[in-house]
Amino acid sequence: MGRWEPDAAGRLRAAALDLYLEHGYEQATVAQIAERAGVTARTFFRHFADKREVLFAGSEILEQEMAAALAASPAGASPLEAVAAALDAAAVLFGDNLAHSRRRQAVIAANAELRERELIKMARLADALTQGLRERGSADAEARLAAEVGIAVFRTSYQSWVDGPDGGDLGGVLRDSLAQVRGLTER
Amino acid sequence: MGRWEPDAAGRLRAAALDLYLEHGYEQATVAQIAERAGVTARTFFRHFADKREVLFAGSEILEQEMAAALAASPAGASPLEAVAAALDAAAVLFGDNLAHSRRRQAVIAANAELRERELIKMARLADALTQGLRERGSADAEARLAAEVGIAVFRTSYQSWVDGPDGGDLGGVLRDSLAQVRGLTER
DNA sequence: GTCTATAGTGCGATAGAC
DNA sequence: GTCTATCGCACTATAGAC
Repeated sequence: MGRWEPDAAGRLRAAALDLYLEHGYEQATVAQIAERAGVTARTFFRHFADKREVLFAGSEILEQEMAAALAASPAGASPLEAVAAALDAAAVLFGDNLAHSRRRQAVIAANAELRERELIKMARLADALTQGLRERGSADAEARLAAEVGIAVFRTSYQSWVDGPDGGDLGGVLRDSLAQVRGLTER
Repeated sequence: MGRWEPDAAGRLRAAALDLYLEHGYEQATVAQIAERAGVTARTFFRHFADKREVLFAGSEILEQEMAAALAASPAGASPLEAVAAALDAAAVLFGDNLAHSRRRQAVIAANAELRERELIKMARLADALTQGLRERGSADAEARLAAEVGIAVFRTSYQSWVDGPDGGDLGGVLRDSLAQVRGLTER
């Protein structure tokens, strides 16, 4: 064991989420978060660019995993099938942590600044999927459309999952929503 | 004729767009915009909450028109058909002003702050459509999904239209994209 | 650290239209 | 007289230059 407890970033994420829920995002201070995590405020800023970022640290991984799953989908798969593979990867990534996702969404929903950050993150994700689809051979407009539809499905499914009952399965909700898009267009 | 030239807000919008294009959004000052429009900076802020908002003043009207078209769609229409009616209304609203839309998008694309504002406006629009679909009887998740898919179509179509050749028809691009969503799901 | 430019706010005054 | 759009000025806050 080292000189410090390991996983300072993880402890900071947990402490931040707790304090944002307890006192509200605006009220909680970085000093409080750092203290609860057993580090100094300086360490907080070595791990996260700002107070908001501590809630969005997983989003680069999500983006990478989804892009990788998209790239790994069979060459014969349609754009939307490739997007479906990316959504499955998202479900694997944090589909087993409903309680945590609920807490996180509660904090984000309560604050305009955080909602904006969430929108930016989603836009980035859409850009990454668009790029990935182009690299698999989709035309520009088709890639953009399939990616944006995929994000639409992700957004609504994630919301439904978080709002839904305990034990809900994110992967299942995602697949149902994707099927529902087909239903929407077929009526 | 009154004491002042009429339509100060319109002149401010035009002046702002010109100056944001000429000097960049950051560099252009409110004082310059106001001067070009023949008013004072104080008057700028009576019409627009901040420097960004002058580019987004039409979005409330867009939201209202789309919501109205959605509400006016036949009771027998499917959610996506109602969304299609809302998209048609959007095309009517600013589909005849490609040159202006191009200038506006060029400014927005060049600045992160403005891109964020655009995301927020789109999210609001999605909320308004979701609400409208619920009022016509859609279940919560279905309304959200149809609205988000509609916004995905709007986003991509608007981009294609702005990037496309002179004389492009926004309404046509929107209808094509909506049909393309069907194509995506049917493969 | 100081200085300057800018964003953005608050409020009273003014010149008309009604 | 009221209402509306504007001006004018004093103000705070902040970011950047120096």
